[in-house]
Amino acid sequence: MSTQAASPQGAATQAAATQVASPEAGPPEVASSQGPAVPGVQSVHRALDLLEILAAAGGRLPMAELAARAQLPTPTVHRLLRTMVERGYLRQLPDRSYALGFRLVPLGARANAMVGANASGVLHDLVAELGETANLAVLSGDQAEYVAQAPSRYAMRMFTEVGRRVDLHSTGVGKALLAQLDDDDEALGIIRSRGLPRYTAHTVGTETALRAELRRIRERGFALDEQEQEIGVRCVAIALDPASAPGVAVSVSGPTARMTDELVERAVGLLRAAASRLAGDLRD
Amino acid sequence: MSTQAASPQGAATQAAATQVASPEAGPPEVASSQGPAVPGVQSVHRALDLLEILAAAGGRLPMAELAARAQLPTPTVHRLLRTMVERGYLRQLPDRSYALGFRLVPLGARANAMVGANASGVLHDLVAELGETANLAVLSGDQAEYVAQAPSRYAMRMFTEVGRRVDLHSTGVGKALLAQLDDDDEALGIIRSRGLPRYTAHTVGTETALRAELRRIRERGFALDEQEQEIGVRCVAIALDPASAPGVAVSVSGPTARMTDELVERAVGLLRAAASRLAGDLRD
DNA sequence: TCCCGAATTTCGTATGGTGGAATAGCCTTT
DNA sequence: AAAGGCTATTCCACCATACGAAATTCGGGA
Repeated sequence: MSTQAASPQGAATQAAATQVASPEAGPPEVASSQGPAVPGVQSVHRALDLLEILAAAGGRLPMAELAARAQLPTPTVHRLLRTMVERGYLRQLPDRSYALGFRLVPLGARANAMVGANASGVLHDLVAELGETANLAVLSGDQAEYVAQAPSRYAMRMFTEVGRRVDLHSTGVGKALLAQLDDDDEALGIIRSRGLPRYTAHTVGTETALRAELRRIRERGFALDEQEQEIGVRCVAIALDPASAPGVAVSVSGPTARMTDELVERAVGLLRAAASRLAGDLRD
Repeated sequence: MSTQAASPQGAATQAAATQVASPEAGPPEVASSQGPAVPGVQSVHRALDLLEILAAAGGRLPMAELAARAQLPTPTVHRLLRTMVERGYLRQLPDRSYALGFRLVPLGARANAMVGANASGVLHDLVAELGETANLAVLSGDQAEYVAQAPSRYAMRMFTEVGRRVDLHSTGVGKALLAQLDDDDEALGIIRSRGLPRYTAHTVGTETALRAELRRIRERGFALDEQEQEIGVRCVAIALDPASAPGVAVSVSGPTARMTDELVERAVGLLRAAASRLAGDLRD
């Protein structure tokens, strides 16, 4: 039996639209973990990959493009797509390209109702108290994805939408999620597939720096994004208790002018409470 | 109880039913002309079944219950569930039961944005013009599922929520969707799995009656629900052009006292326009 | 502590999925 | 119009993959 099934499964998600990785990219087998554990069901992973690729691409792609981005042969992709079209999770447009289907709407609504209802209340409370935009994000492959938000009432505010995906090393929620992982090697493994692109002069740009940053986050119990994603934006984030809600984090972010140290300090306390309320909602 | 445990695994549609594989090779000869040569990918169908069962059950079930409803052995279900948990489409609660995961939220939001944005505008216009609740529904297995709605401003109004599923033979959208299918045999085939339960004295209760009803719908170009689902409720529905959006229908419904023939007549014109606008949005 | 039911893991098997190659459709080009 | 190039779709033989019976572990009650 050849272990040549060395295709980076979940990572194949959105290979495109990213900057060139370092020359040594393409790390099929990492010796550290004994890979052949329980990878899950191949076809299901691939089907989900396709859904995510579509979502990341704005919801519409021709099959060839899907096949290329998923790094799969076209007949395989075609078969998976047909299965999901048949079920209404995808639809095929007149020009034969594929788009997200309607069946996803009620599913998402249902999933949202299980958290979203309370979650948006919690987020709104944060905004009421602090005045700045509050977000709920989840770990999604090698990025973080926003699942709910309450906008600040200031005109000058963060503009994020549900579904937006951001890098883990350069954002508050991302770093909070990374720090939540058991060990740094796991975190770095996830990071490596995308590298550490620098968005601003403050972005954490090396693995060593990231290690130190994660250590600091664990010590003080919250993550800070000091203009690392975008100049002028400061953000505080806390991950929920991983026992009840692994891979979920809340954050508050706003312009540096308003996000004073004093506000950040208040935010930390409120975020702790919010994280605990949210985790409680998710537990049962 | 709102949760109809009695309802069979409506989601586990075809997967389990047609499993009888005869020992001798060769394609299973199908009764109808060109049968589905490609049934799709089994594992993906099963994974989707599980998602739908969970959604139908209110979003939370223990594994044994899922296995029972999907009519699959537990190890198989476990493997599928783990795959989806790993990806964030499901989560496992502390009591080990499974629930819909966060990753569904942005997916649903994205899918919604591709139609919902314009769709809800179109639906609201209908409400503004007619005063009665407008709905958008899609064919979902052997039922219809609401994906968007704009509520009437009257206190006495339909209460439907996104994700609600209704039978095809007893509702306006359902009948419009059935009439949209190529031939009656296909429609009746879908219907047979659930039968023709009578909700009121007006419900279409026989296949013969349904055939006649579908014929009438095709002739006049719209479907009427004359208190067939619920006494006192009248509904007009039109399916979108199947070339651009197969399996999608719009409807307007309200109490018989307000849904006069005159209003229905006006509604038909407006629904035609709405269906055309919606189909246009979905085309590209 | 032991017990019982449910969840999880193991592992040999054959079923279902895979992907190279061939075919059919579509749209642009000349 | 006809030819050309491109993409989607279908076919099919192989074998890797997912399957599921049985064994094992886990957790919660008595």
